[in-house]
Amino acid sequence: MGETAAAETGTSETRPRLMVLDGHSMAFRAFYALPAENFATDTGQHTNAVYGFTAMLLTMIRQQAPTHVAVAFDLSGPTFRSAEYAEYKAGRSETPAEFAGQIELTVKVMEALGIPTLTVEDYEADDIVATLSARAEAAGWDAVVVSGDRDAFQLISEHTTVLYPKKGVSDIPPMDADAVMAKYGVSPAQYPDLAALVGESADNLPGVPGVGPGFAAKWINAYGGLEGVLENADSITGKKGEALRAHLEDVRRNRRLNALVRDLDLPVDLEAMALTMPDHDTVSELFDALQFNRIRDRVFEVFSERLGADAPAAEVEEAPEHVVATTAADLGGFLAAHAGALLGVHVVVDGPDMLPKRKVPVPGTHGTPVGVAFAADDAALYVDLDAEGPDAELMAAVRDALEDAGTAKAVHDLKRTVKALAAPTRPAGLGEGAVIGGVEDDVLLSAYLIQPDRRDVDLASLAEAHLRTPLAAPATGQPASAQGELDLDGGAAAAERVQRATDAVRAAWVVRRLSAEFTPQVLERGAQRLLQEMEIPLARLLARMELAGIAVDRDHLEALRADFAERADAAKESAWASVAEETGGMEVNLGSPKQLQEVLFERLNMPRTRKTKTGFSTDVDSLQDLLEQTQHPFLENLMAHRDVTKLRQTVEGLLETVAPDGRIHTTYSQTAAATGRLSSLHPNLQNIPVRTEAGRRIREAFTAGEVDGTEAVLLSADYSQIEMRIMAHLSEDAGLIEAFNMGEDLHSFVGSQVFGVDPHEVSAEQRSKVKAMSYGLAYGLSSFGLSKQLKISVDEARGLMKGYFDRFGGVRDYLRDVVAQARQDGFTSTIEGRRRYLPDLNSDNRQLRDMAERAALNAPIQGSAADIIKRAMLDVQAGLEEQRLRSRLLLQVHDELILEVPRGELAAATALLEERMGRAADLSVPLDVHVGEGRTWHAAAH
DNA sequence: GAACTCACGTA
DNA sequence: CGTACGTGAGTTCG
Repeated sequence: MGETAAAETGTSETRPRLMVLDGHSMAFRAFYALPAENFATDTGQHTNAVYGFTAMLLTMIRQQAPTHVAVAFDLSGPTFRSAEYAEYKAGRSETPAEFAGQIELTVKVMEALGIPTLTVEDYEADDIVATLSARAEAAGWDAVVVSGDRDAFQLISEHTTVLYPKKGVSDIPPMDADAVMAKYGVSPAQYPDLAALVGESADNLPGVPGVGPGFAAKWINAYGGLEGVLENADSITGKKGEALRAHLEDVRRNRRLNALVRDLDLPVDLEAMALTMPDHDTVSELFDALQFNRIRDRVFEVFSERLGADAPAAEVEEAPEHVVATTAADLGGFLAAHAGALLGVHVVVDGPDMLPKRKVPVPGTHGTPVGVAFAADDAALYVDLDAEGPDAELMAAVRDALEDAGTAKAVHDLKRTVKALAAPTRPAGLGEGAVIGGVEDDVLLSAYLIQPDRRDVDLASLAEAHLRTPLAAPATGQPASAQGELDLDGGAAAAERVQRATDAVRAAWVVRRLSAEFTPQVLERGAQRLLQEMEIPLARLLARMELAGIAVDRDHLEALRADFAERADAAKESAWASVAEETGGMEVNLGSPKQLQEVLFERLNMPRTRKTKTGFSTDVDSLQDLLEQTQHPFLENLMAHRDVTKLRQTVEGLLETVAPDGRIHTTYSQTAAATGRLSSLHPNLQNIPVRTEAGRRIREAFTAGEVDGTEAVLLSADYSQIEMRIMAHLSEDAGLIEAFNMGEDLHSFVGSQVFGVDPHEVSAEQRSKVKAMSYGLAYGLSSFGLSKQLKISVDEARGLMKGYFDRFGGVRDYLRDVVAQARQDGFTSTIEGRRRYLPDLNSDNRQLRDMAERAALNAPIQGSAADIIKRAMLDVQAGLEEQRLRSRLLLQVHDELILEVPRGELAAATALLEERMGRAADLSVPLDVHVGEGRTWHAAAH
């Protein structure tokens, strides 16, 4: 067997947990993170530091869940440190004027929140923090120190974590012993030794010239600490040794000064720091004075969450102890011992990294598998895929275990896992890449089927919500230098590996627990078939589609960008020129609704449009109205600018996501849309323009690439009027069913019925009115909404709807019944039994109830269409495999599939699409499929 | 800096 | 006062 990992015994949540903040350093961080000019009261008092500190504190309370909180502040006078060393903290640039008074206000906020603040003469806030964390430890508590001063690292221990801001006050990751070791190469206890050698410019403590953290860490580890380094100063050769000998006294002084005082005589009791519910009036009064509005509610939210009786604190349950497999036999033994059991499997995927400054992944990266954890009921095993010199036999065994359909598995996010295992960056030992077989549950997908409108489906959120346990495993806390290693990088890396294994095992265990929790609910909702025969297989197919991506013509996109940019500039100049007189030549930002309102309604005195939350609307409908009323050329220029700017942004966004292989790899979200639809992101390829000529030019940039080295074409296959056909099927309306069976143009036929004329005599205007109404009905459109859209009177709209319902009474009955049924059941259902729960149908709030009613109308229709195309995708893929075609699915756009097809397979693929898409559902009307081919997406869809 | 609002592209 | 989404720019928070 392999090495047994020392499984850290988890801390029970019943331990009190003190959070203590260095108020001065954190307020200062907040001050620089937020622009002072945007935060001031009417009296001119700046509040950016106060606000930032308060917001940060609330976030930390929520995140760290302390039972007790205190904040320490510095006093302005001398300290024992400045007494010993007059230059201590000298040379600091003067505090900005905007900071004045903000510490005092922060103290007042703390008072209002009932959080004790502490100061001690002659000492600094850090010493108070150190004393309190030491006392907490002595009392058997956990401590969390929040400080912007690195000296706080010396306080880290098994029960004390330090939160040190990386950037601003929003990114404050916890630092434990491993993190300090990884970053500095020394243990937390030795961090002050290192700091003494390196010096701390912020405190005006010069270190040894030329000695940085790297050398300092090396010396400390070589001589067992600073004392050792100083004693052996004579044996250190070279310039750095010389420099060290010349600065021994400085180093000793630094070390004396950076040692935090842990035994201050503080006349306070830890118990007095217990979080209590703040007094509403006190907080309100102070926040009124500070003109803090939005954050006020958050105070009570966060405190209720922490103190609420109905929110029992999460318990840290233990994952079983695990072994780290080092041989194929380790893995084989584990699998044999748990044959037949459902295993939680977690493949640790590293990345993909995000593009700097942007929240999109680096194009063409799909994540790299670095480890695999298997968790059974009472045992677990981890395999490091990232180890140096991987055991070929072990890797083959991992691949076999993952593939083996006989090993029942539960995972979280199968698609991401499949992608990583197949991505080019996979470990070489996996060969062609591993497929993962025997997946009986993906808890991401089962959570979605159980509650499709839930927002957070990541593993940590699911663990928190359903198991009431955190995902993050307790830190292993064992110093990597335990064996006295000198290889710092190796030591830190080893510590990281141990942590990664522990985390992975816990994830696998959580997945298994979640699966046990969800499986009965999936059964109870009748969603098992959807899960196992639709969503899980679809995850595999989507993984392939994402890996494939779609080829784009970069030159074409570049040309479009240049063209659109030029036209945007021209439209901007014209717009400015057309209002130069009224604005005095001001360069209005046409993208700013606020500035537009100023121009339109103040300078040009145009009639006010629809109200929005912040003023008056400048959307295209409003601008169109204004144009009809005023004929002002500014409006035309503005709308032209809007159009072309939108196109330019779309093109620029696409260019940013082209991968090195010349293709765009979107990511589908299988759990984003509450109706069952997919969504597409990074980039969104489901909203590429198509309605305007200029927009269609963008679709010309999506091209057929090569399949296995042979030239291909794109096939586009779409359903015609799928939602109306579903409406016909669900409503069983004889007229509508007839309309589809007639083979006439749908909207002309419906128009002929509504207006009582022959289908061929239906005017274009009548047809478009009927078309708008038909689609609107599936969205819960009102006569008011219809009148707005068609620019007709409400009476006329009402008449249209009456005419429609007179002829298509089944539709009216269906729409009425579907809401009534949903109100009774609490959910709607699609043809495949996909449910959407709508508790708001019984809300007292009229607006919420109306919204839920419209959702209830739409969900069965939109959701059934989603069922049908998902079924079709799986059937098409199965057909491609049966016929051994090399054609491949690339994109899905709700009712359209895009495939890349070698020319020789054109006929076969076309026939396959028509056949499989056409019989993806058995409705009382036919499913009409239209297939087109072309070199580009635009051409194929025509 | 993060969170919100507005506007707008698709089915 | 029409469903379902994702993205980008501007603005606000106070």
